[in-house]
Amino acid sequence: MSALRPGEPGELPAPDKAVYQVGEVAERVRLSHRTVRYYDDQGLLSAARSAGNYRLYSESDIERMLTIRRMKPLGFSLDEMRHVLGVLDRVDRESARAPELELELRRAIDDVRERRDELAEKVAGADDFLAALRARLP
DNA sequence: ATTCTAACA
DNA sequence: TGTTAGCA
Repeated sequence: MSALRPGEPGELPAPDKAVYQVGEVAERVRLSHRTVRYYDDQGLLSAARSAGNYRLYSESDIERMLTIRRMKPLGFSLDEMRHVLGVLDRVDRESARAPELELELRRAIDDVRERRDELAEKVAGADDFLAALRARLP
């Protein structure tokens, strides 16, 4: 839509070229543009910049944003997200063969599972509450 | 038209 | 997180 999007007309899909502006990314990952910029400023992503200083995101940046979006409802702080993303980066590059890396990955898995269980507890509590409210219906 | 930074009735 | 202002 933007006439200013760099390289829009006819540039072949280089696998991981940064071509998406913040608005398009926000739409695709369903976060506000404000939130995308905020995560960017906090160093959770490494967006490129256009000549006009516009943020430019690649396909892998979008995947990263989606990972962040998954951690968000689990209550990860930005620091915790940064850490997990770092672990995933290393795993994706050198695999989890190194023992300390494997340990980090296992810790992340345990962390997410614990948060998942806490959410499940809340859902169970909500179900109980719903039942109590419905019991008051005439 | 879209994004940028900075700041807060 | 939203929103606004003043630019580029």
